[in-house]
Amino acid sequence: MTAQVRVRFAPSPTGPLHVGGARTAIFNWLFAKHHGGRFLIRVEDTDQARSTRESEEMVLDDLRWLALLWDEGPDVGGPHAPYRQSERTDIYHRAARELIGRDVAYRCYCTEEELEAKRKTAEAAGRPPHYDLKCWYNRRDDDAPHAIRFHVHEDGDVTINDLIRGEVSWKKESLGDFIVVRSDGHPTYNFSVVIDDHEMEITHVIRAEEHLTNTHRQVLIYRAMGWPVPEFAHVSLILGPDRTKLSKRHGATSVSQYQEDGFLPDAMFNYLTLLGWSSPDGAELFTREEAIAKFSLDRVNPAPAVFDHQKLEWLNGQYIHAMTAAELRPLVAKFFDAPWLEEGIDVVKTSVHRLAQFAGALRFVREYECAQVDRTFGEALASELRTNATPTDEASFKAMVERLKVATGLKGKSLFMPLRLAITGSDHGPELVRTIPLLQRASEVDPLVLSPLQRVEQCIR
RNA sequence: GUCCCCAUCGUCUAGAGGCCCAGGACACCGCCCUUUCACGGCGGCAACGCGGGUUCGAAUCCCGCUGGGGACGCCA
Repeated sequence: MTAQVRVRFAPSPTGPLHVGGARTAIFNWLFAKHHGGRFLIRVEDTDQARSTRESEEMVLDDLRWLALLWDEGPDVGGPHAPYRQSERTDIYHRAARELIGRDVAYRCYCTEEELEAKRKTAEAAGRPPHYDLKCWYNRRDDDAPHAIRFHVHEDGDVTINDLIRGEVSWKKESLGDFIVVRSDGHPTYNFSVVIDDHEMEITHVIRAEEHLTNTHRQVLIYRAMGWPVPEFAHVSLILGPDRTKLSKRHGATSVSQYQEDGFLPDAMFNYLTLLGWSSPDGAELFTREEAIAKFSLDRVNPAPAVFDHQKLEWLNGQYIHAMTAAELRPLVAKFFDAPWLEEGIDVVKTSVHRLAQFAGALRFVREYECAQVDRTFGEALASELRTNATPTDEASFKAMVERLKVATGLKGKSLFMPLRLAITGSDHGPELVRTIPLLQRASEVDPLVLSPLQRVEQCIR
């Protein structure tokens, strides 16, 4: 019997959730769901200076928006609570003491200024900027301010079998002794991550590639503690159009920004899943259930991927077009609202890629500016609309067109264009057979909307 | 600089030695549908970074180069 899969997403609460982090969370979530395992959230807030509770809330909200719900986490608790590293200091201290007891870690009394100076001279001399081991050779144990360092014995190498990249190894001599507990008592990332992943029984560490070169330090800690090493899977980075790590200067990078721009969580989920992973059947549009069923780490591409905003828009459009106006209405209402919204959505939705674009696509309903229309035509149209009711369905629209043909002697484009111009003020837009009924009904429930007849009258005045 | 990762159309990718003079998707360009726009349909443009091997045969395996990225912190 194989152990239950347990994976975690471990954000550091220093700002809103980034799309790269979102994708890492998605891969973890998908992996857990596929294997019937558990997905947990652990907040890595050991950096007191940069972590805030507000950021944590933002990240959690973004995760909820994407419907990436967790089984264990800081808010819901779980068998390994607490799930916030700042609340787990005792655990790290206990582990650090154990390491010191085994003589693989030691107290380091060097000051930051001192270390900075050493780094500079080492660099100038062309030597690697490793710690000079001063406190290792002069081990002491007193209460003067100190950090705790892990000692790397310079022999052998470290090899992992990454689930995405295969075998990766490092020579131990390539790294120096590193800090495990800061002088302020807080653990560093490389330490807390190991302690927690072990304590929380994480079976697969799926995280961004930027952590790949940290892994050898972590493996050394696992070994020193005598703990089993979990499986690792390092997912490539998401790049901007200039092929450097995606960042603020490339535009929107936070999930919340995409939400504000009118992207749907399902579309976002679908797009991000596709960025670096491909479905075995080649499908590009899929539901979460389908993704869960087909997901596997061996189809994750090790090469970095450029974030393609246009494809995201296209995909979002696909999701919008597939939804009914009734489903869309509450979502669109957050950006733009009107009593006739649902019908309006139905009329223009194929021209929209983002929810926020509905406002622009429906602007013509409330805003009317008279275009150049032939006076004779305008009067014929006005009289038609006055004597017969304004069409409110396809049949009456067709009947109106027939009468207009007779009255004006026009047909085809030369009839439809002036008609469109007179009623919408624009030479393009959704089909008139839908637009005219929409305008008529909207004018009956919304004082801001002029009816087709009012428009024509205004135009020939 | 050192270490590590990566390398197929502009972009996301398929491809696990012959099925590939390389397939799909986005974007772009045509045509069709449409009495406008959009949607949709059809078609087109467009890639295996370079050099060596291995092999009867390489996009696929190996080596080197080049290029890109990441990490080298008492950040994560």
